[in-house]
Amino acid sequence: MDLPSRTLAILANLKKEYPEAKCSLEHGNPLQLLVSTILSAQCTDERVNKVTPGLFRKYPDAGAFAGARAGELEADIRSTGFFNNKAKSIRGACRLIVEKHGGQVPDTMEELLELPGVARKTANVVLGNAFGKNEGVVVDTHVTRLSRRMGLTRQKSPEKIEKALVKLVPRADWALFSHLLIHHGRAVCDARSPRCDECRIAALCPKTGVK
DNA sequence: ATCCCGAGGG
DNA sequence: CCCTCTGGAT
Repeated sequence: MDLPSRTLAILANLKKEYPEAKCSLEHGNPLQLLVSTILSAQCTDERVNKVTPGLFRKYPDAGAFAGARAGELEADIRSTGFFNNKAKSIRGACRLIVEKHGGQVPDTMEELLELPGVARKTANVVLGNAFGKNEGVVVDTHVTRLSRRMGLTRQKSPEKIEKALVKLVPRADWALFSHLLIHHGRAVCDARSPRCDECRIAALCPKTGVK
């Protein structure tokens, strides 16, 4: 089976395997999704989900985050790690959202990428999950690892991986595809110990021994 | 010691 | 391409 066919087969099987796949970082609220996604860098979603309820009560809108006192936002998100970078990103992004976008998270790739701390990964998550747009494939650590393990691409940089995957998957499924890969990565094909014996798509995986 | 649903800077 | 930023779980 050639690569495009195999990729479509993987997608079809993942759809069947995880019919109700929901990212725990998903929100209807674009700002909360944006902040959650920034917090998720090098951090499990369990820990993100532990701080976000209180965080969104304390900072209900972009203005509140933008006006957070020095050190206070940092302390509020400390447990998610990289808190200095993340606080700077959240504050800076929310300032621009208030000043340029009237307090509403923008819904275009170009405008999202202008926000400090937002690159393609975060922008794709917001566009796909908050605004229902298929602007691209979300490339996070799971997608990176799985696309390598499954032999979908040997590229290493996120941009090249996204370009490769975008060519293999129909545009209508871009957001869903990355979503399913991430779900599968967390469920059975994780970094430490991939449980290939429990994997329903093992037959579609080259298992080249690549880690 | 290694990894976690990244981004920015050199 | 590389490096740094950070706490928490395993």
